[in-house]
Amino acid sequence: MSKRVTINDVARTAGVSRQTVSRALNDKGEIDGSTKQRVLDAVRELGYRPSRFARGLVRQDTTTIGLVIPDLLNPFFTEVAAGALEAARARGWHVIVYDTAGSVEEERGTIEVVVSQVDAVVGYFSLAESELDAHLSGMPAVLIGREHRTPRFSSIRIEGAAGVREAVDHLVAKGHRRIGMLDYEGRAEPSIRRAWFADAMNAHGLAADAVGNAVQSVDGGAEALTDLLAKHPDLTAVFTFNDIIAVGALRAARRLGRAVPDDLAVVGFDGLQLGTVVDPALTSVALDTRRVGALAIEQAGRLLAGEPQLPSEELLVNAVLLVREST
Amino acid sequence: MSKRVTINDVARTAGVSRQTVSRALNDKGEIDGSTKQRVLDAVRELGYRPSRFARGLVRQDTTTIGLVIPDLLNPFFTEVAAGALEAARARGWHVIVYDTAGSVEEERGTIEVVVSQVDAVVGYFSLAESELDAHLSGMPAVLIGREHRTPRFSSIRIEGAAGVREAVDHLVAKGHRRIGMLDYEGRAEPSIRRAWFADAMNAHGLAADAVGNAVQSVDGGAEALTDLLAKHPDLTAVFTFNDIIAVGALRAARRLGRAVPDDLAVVGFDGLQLGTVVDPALTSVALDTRRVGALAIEQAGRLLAGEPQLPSEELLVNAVLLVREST
DNA sequence: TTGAAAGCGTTACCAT
DNA sequence: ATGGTAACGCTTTCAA
Repeated sequence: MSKRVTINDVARTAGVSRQTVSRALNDKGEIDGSTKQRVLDAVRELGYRPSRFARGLVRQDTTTIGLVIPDLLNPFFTEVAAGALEAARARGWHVIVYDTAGSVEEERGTIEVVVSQVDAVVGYFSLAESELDAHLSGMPAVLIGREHRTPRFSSIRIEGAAGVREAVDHLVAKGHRRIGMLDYEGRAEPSIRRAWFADAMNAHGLAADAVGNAVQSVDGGAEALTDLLAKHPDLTAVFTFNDIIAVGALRAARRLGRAVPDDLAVVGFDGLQLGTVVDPALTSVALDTRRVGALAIEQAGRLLAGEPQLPSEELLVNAVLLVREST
Repeated sequence: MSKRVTINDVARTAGVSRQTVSRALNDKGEIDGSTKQRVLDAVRELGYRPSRFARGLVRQDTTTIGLVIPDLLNPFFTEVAAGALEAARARGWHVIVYDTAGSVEEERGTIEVVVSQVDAVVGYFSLAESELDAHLSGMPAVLIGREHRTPRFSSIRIEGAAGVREAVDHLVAKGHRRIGMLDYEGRAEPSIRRAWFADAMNAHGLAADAVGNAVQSVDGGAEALTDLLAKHPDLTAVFTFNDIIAVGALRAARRLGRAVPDDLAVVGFDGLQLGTVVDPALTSVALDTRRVGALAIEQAGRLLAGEPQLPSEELLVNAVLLVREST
């Protein structure tokens, strides 16, 4: 392993002082054209690259954000990540991506490591705020898709009540009365999305009694719909926890000989691009996923700068009904 | 913007020297239990986090890799990225992700910035090696999916000739004789995949004369298949440049009333998970995308360490036929 | 077990 | 236009 080329080496071969090298490299004025060229030649010749550490130490201006997501292969998180990357790039910031593989253990390890590598964290965490706080050592943190309890944290919330209401209205207007739901079975309690669904149904005097659980995958969705339909053959529509599950439901419906949307309408949640790939394209209660990522970055920036935080109502991403072909 | 809490502040409040703080934080032995506790308390109280720059400057051990991809929303790149992240994590390295949005301009900007932020780059580049070299200042770089000409670079190659041959064999065995292809129209020349296809066809004494071009999107694939079928209604099978285009072809086939696989067989390339989401699931000449990412990281590591590079034949990822339902 | 001093590679500031 | 000196915040000797 060859020794690092430093600014001193460049200075020596160019026959100038290191300050001059610095000037040449950073386009500070006050430098003779020929001197500059000589320095640049030496730089190229030696293959010199400034140490980001030394540079970061003296000019406190490089910002790096840690983006923590459970699974980069899940298109939902990918879309959010894309939004975050874009927003960060616009500010000239860097994003280190950490994939926790949906494991609490990996999440712990990530938190441990992230503290010493970035200026702020943003992302999806499953740990309790107390534990996060203990390991984050005061680092600015923005939780996505989850309410924060301690003022120490900040969060981007997803508001879907109105969107789900829209979806149910839409289904009812199409004549559906028996509408089921495929919830996410990962957590112990029913999801908030299920509550939104129940409220919307009740508003129409309809019962939200046909609810199944699905694991977070296409196969999970397919399986869950098959079960649900076996128990409730009279359903003419289903609302699902998210688009991944909905895509599975679409497949199961086809296997069961139920034409979508005629024999069974399907509504997802998230509004992923994935929904446009399937046939029929998926109607969904859509989130601006890009905005979710962008907001998280924006908020992290304010935290970092000590600026006033965005007002609570701006930290909210509203889901709206996106009608495509499955209803 | 409050001033940074430094190790000196901690030392002062804990009533020790900063070396002792360093010891307490880095679990170096030779420190009294109570002293350590006192330091840790001070750290928590002040919310102290060591500067990664200062630390990186003295211990030269944090490695950060830049991952450059054209589009994080394209599942192919996402899968490669996931593989790279996983491999990097296994080594305790960090990955900064740069999305160049498929634009040469953004790519230039990225290169410019990446030099001063990471220890090595890995990814998909469209710039010429000469230009890359000029801006990379000797930084180790691994090109993915593209052959390198200059020994200064390293590359992970995709070998699909055998896989495509398998695919055509498979189709022929199923009785297909008129097989078309949907190539990628982004570049000026026909793709190498098209050459693989032509070779495989010729080996069976078949003509590879029905070839259309598609832009890299689902819609693009749909449109292109429609056109191709209009020109060559006798085709009973199509091979596509990649899975994205194939998924579009699947949709177009359905719209045209061509049942897949009975009236039209479809074979993609890449073997993305996306292919399992559509119905029928896509047969594809599959790549181990995870391995592509992992190899790139591995190779970058060797370059960084000055170790002997992987032999050329290991820098190769072979595509193999993955038969699902669309054939 | 603890502390003092040196140095990591760079830029900012002040001379010249 | 160029160079000298002092930071930046931390860890690593080496002494005590």
